[in-house]
Amino acid sequence: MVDRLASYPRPLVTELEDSTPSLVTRLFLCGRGRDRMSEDERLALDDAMDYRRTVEPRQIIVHRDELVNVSTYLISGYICRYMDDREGHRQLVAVHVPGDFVDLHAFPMKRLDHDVATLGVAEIGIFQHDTLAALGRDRPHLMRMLWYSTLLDSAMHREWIFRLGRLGALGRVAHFFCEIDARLAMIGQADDHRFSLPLTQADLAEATGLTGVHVNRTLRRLREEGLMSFRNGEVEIHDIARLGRVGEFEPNYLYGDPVAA
Amino acid sequence: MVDRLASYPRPLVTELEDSTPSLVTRLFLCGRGRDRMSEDERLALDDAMDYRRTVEPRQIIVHRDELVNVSTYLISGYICRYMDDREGHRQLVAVHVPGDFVDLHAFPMKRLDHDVATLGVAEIGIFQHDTLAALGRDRPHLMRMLWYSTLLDSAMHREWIFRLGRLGALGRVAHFFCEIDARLAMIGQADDHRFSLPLTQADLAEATGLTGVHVNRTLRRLREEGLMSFRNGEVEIHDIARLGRVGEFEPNYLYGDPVAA
DNA sequence: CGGCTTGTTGACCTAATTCAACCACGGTGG
DNA sequence: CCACCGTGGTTGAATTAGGTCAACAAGCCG
Repeated sequence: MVDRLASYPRPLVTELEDSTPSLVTRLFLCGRGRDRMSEDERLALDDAMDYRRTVEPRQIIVHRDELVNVSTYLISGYICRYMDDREGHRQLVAVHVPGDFVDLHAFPMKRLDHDVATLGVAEIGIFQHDTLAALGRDRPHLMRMLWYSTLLDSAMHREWIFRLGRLGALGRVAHFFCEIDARLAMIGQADDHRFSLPLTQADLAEATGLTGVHVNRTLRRLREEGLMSFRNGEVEIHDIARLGRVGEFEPNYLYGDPVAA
Repeated sequence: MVDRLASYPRPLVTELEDSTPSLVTRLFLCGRGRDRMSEDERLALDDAMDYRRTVEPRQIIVHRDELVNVSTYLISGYICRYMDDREGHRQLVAVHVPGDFVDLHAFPMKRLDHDVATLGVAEIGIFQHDTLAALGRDRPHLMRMLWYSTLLDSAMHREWIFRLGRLGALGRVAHFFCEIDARLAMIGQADDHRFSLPLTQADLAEATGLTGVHVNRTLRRLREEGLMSFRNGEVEIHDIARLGRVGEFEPNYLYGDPVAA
C-alpha cells in the first residue's frame, strides 16, 4: 500500500511535470512530498473533488464558527485566513498559494476558528467531507498525506509565531516575502523571484503585526537597500540571499523536497 | 505493554470520569472531544503505547531536524516547544499540559522544525510510528481523532500568532495565562484558577515575545490591578473574567466540549 | 467632476528595550 | 556555621522602535 512507485529526486523544474499533468490537483504537495503519493492516490484524490468554482476578490469563503462539511482546495489565485480582535482589527494567520488545501482542517474539526477569504480572484475546488472519509477508509496512506499537508500549515504557523515574536519590522517583512517566494518557487510560480501578490500595504501590516504606516516605511527601506520592491501587487526580489539574512529565513520548516544541484 | 491495572495517582474531579479511568491516556482529548472516541478506540490507543519514562526538568526530548520514528504523549508535567533565532534567542511556540500528544505531528512529518523540552519533571509515554500506522489501517476514525488532536495544536498556534500580532504586553501575558488555565481546567488541574507552572519570567518572555524585564513589570501591573499573581511557579488568577477581557481571550479556539450549565 | 481607496511623508508620542545596579534565595564548599 | 556564588527577580534611567495623528498625492471609477 505504501510507495508503490519508486520515484527518485529530480531537478525542481521537471518536478512540476506530473505523469498526469492535467489533474486539477496537480500542484498538491508539489515540491514537498508529492512523489510519496502513488499514481493511484493522485487519481483518487483528483476524483474526490466535487466541483470547482471561481470566487471574486475579497470574498469570504468560510466564516468562523460556522459548521462546514466541505473543504476548499486552491487551484489558482490567493486566499488568506485571518482572525479579528475586539475592535475588528485583523490578524492574518495564513496566506495560501495554488496547490494548498486551504481548510482541510475543517474535515476533522467541523468548524473553523477563523475566517477564510480570497485576496484576488481565485479558483477553488470543493471536497465533500463524506467523500474524504470514504477515501480514508480505503487508503490510509493517502489519508496520512492529507494529514501531512495540514501539518505543513502548522509548521508555517510556528514560523509566523517566530517572525512576530523575535523579529523587528524589517525582518518580519523580509521573512514574509521570503516565505511566499519559496512557496511559489515550489510550484513554479516565482520566476526569478518575481511574482504578483494582490496585497495592499494594509494587508501586509495585518500579516506582520505592524501598522500600515510602518509597513510603508519598511518597504521603502527594503527598496532603498536594494533588497526588494513591492508596488501595486508586484514583487521583485533583487537580492534573495541578503533578504533571507535580514528575515532570518531558514526554509527547512517548509519541508521542501531536496533540491537537486 | 503497559499494565493497565497499575493506575496512577488520580486526583481528578468527578466530571472527568472515564469508563476506564486507569488508562494511561485517559486525559487524551479530555474535555475536547474524547467522547467521540469509542471505548474500543480508547483501549486500542492505550495499548499502542510502547513504554513510559520520567524525564528531568529542562531536558531536550527531541532536537530539531533529527529524524524520529516515535512520538511523545505527555502523562504528567509540562513540556514546551521552541525555536531559536540566529543569536540563540528562543521563541516558545507551544506549551503542553498532560493529555497532549506533544509531537504526534512527527508521525506524518518524520522530522521536526523545532526542539521539544521538558519544563519541570515530566512523565511521558512513547508511541512507535509503526504501531500508529498499523492502528490507522484498521481504524480510520481513531486516526482521524489523532489527526484532530494535531489540529488543536494548530488552532493554538494561530491564537499565539494573534496574541503576538495584535496584543500589547499586558494582553499577551493575560492571554497566555487564560489559555493555560482553560486547558488545565479541561483536564481538572486548575482548581479554582490556581495551579503551578514551572516557568521563569524569562520563559514567559520567550513565550510572549517580550523581554524578561518587561514581563516583570507586566506581572506587577497584573498583580497590582488584582487580576492575577505569578510567583515562583505558582499561578493564582483572582479575576478570570477581567483577565480574559484584558487578554481578549475567546476560548472557542480550544474546541472544548460544551460546558453544562 | 467628486469621492473612494491606497500610498507617502512629517511631527509627535508611547510602549517596550536596553543597560545597569541591586536584592532574595538556595545551594555548596571551606 | 558562614562566605560565596549563581539564578531569578526587581527597579530605575536612558534609548529606540514603532504607533498615532494628520495632511496630502495618485490612481480609479461612477
